Amino acid sequence: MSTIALIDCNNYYVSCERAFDASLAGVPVVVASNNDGCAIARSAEAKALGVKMGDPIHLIRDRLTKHGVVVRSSNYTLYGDMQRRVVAAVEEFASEVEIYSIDETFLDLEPFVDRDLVDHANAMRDQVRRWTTIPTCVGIAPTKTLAKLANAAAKKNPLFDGVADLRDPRLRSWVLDRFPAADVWGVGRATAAKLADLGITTAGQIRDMQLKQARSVGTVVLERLVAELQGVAASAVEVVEPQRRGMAVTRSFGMPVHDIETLMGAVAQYAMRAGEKLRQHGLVAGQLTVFFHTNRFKTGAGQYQGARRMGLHPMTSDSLELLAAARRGVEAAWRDGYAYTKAGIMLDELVAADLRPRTLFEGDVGRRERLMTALDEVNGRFGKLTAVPAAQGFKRDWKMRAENRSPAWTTRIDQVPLVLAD
DNA sequence: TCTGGGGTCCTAGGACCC
DNA sequence: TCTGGGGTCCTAGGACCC
Repeated sequence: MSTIALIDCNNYYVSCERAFDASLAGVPVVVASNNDGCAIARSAEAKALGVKMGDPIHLIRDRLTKHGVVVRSSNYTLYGDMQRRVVAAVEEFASEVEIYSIDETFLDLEPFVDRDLVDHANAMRDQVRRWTTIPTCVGIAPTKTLAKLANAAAKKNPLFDGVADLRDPRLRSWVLDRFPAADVWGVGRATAAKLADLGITTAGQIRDMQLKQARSVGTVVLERLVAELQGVAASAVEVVEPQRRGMAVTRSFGMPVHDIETLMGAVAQYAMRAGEKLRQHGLVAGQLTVFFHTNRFKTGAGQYQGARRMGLHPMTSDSLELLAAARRGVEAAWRDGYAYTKAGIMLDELVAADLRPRTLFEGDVGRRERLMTALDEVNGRFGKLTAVPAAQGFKRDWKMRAENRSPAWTTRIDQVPLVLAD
């Protein structure tokens, strides 16, 4: 039986904002999604005020103002950089480390089982705090699903004081019997409803399902979930990143777009960014999808979704090739007379660039590769959007809102916070 | 005026083949 | 009454995650 821990940062985006801004301590803070649309992270104080995950900011604006809630635009550069530091702080406490999401890491604790693992986990949390200021919780259990559940218990139940070790079967059962089925990792709305119809409302009841029944109610996914709750691992801590299957750059607009030129400008920028992302990961794509659509929340308004899938032959990470394909797609799918609010580029059939199938007549790819390298260097050194194709346009009215974005405290030397000594 | 952006995995069903 | 019986491959869409 293995020993797996999940360490999860509390209110991660808010904690990152607080790391460099003392004025946010103790006050309610909300971090908004891109375009300042929804609440996607809330401090404990904001949660206490009833701000829910995904609440549209513009619908709760009055309440936020009334209670003095600070709203920050999301700053993914900061959160990504802080994650590196969290992972670095955690590494010496585990034999294997799997970065699961921007604020969660699975750890293999098998070599440490002779120690008191609660002490071990607390030492790890202290180190993360010292290195990053970020508070965390830890769940320990024999499988990933149980470690996730243990982590949630550590967060919710003050009894655990931030670390829940559920290796003991009796304690584990006690927690599972009180844990809502709908909150189990892998149980979403649809599955929760099906389970409820069968009278299954706790994690303990899911654990007690027959595997065959689980499979017929859900799919092989639910069957594996039941096994994991029974303590039988269906997935291990994986250090190596799996090969990426797809990649996307999509954004809502700050204001509706009505004409094709403006839309092309936005799509051009997304295509350039998509190429940059491919090159950063050393990949090429075989297929590009471009899409754009109207505001689906707006009833009564004309709705249209345009999309085109384009093959990329040869497979490429060349931004200008992506741009050309995307433009053809937009031209083919365009309809006049609608107010478009979002567009995006998706890339599929990703392959490592050095394994890319060669084609005849692909010409002097070396020259274009050097151009792309130069482009990445310029934009890396002087800031994004320093060198852009003219197609991207210079008036960017559509660009998303981010009215309260924190500075690049950790990734731009000119924005590093200063500590002034008396 | 105003509701995010990115991923993964699984299954059903159609197209096509012999 | 009853109208073959497999395969494979691909895609769309659902469900879930953070």
